[in-house]
Amino acid sequence: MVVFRSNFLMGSAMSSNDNASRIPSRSLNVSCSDCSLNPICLPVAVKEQQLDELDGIIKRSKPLKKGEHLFRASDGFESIYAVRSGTIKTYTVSEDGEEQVTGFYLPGEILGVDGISNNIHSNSAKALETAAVCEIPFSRLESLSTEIPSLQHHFFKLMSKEIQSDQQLLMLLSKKSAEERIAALLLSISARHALRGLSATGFRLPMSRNDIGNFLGLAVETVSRVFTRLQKQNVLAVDGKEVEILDHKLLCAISNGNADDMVSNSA
Amino acid sequence: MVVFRSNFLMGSAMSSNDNASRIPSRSLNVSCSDCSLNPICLPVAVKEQQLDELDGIIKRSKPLKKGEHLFRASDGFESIYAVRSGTIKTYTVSEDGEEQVTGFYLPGEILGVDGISNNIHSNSAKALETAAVCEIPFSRLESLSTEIPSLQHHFFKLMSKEIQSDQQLLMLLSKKSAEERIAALLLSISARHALRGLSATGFRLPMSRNDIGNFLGLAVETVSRVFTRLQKQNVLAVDGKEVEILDHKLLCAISNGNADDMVSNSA
DNA sequence: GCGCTGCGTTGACCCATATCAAAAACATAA
DNA sequence: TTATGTTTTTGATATGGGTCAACGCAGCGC
Repeated sequence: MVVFRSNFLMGSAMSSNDNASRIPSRSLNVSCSDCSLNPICLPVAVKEQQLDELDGIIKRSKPLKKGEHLFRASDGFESIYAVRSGTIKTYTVSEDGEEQVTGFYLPGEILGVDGISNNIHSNSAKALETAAVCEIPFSRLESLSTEIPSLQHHFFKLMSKEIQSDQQLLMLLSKKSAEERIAALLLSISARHALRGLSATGFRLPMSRNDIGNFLGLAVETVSRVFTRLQKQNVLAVDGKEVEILDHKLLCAISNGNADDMVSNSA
Repeated sequence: MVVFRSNFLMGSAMSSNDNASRIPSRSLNVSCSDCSLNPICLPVAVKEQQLDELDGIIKRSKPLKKGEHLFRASDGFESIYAVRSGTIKTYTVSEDGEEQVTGFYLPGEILGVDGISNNIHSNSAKALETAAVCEIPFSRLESLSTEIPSLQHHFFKLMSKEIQSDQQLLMLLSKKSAEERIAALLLSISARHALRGLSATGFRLPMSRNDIGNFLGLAVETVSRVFTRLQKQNVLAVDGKEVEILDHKLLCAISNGNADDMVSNSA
């Protein structure tokens, strides 16, 4: 049995025990020190007394409405973003117009680093629901990083993590069955919820079946069929976007391709 | 018609117009300033007078023989590596033991950044042929980066590029046919050869059909069949690992899924 | 209320690619 | 050189998941 790494399959994740939704009242909160996400977001990388410097370069903008873009592929790259609330999906578009969802970003996760290499975003980023983000101008972050080595280190780690999770996804896409892919995605989301102190067993999927299918390289119909199959096996209870994991152990087994365990859910 | 980005599909690439094979005599050359790869390797990021500092932390070790590992997944992470000659493949192994090739690294390209996030390599790296590398202890590189902002910037770019190419590969694996995948890989290798001042049309594939299939999410048999099909269409001439691209334009069309162009190779 | 629109589900059918099997080509060693 | 193992190719067959089509259902504007 395998426990998933924090951000398996994902954009960049850090660890949390709170969620922005607990402070819905002030949508434009004033500083990192106030932010309930600070134990998992950039502030983890800097000492108390340096927090102000980091704080000083961060812009907190108005929330995005569902469907709005944070940036688009081919936009100039200026900033990276930390999700404060809601969920953002990123995707690329190939020459022939096909979309590929590359990640789903939950509160506390950082997106936008794809643009660093040639100063142009290669992904688009779109809000799956009302979402708030903190904008961090990259050039200022870079200069701050030369002053604060731990911040530099944190960034290297962050990007390395992004690479790892893309590679996990590669494995999924090239080697795993539809069931395995979906099981893995659900476990990833579950684990990331747990990190934020939210329920690991019951949650709402912020993305459509279409997005799930696209991300996992499956047709919508297949996604749908797998969900119903997993329900019949009593692994999940699904009601629209609402999901409850009934048999976590079995779900792990399925995601690892241990079809054996699927009959006798012992162990 | 689309021209591929430098390191499309790949590990980390930089630009070159020379190749280590031109200096086969001194296998353990002494400094970056001497190295024929310096216009594409790390030295691009530092000024002349700072080159010594970079040079000072780089270890040049004995060549790897074909099949030898540079590092293995779960090894502690100490260093990143620049390929000096030969080709290195990286791969991960899933819980259930399946291998997934994650990249092929040519001279001038940097590998090993996967280990940064948790100080443990998540990939293994193995020489596909006799290969030489420069080892760069990461912690020393990090401190040097705080002193040389352009080096820090270079590294951010490098990792961002790695993310981009993993994402290109994601698109390939989840959306493209066997033909498209193989066409894309060949074009990637061709472009990277060109960057090094080598022939873009004729080259030797350093990896086995198995590695190609694994990397692209295809069965070996499929890889083989596609090669023969492309030969019959006079797009390629293949002789074992030796490949010649006969119709670059058509190959581009195929890789973009423009089946139209496959009949009339006009345009 | 009604119809419209978009998303999700289900069924029937089909195809690209996997899998299995065997031969052929090539490499390595004695 | 022959013997032995490995890689590649080719053919025959099977299958997972894609595609197409139809329907259900929820939300929304009128």
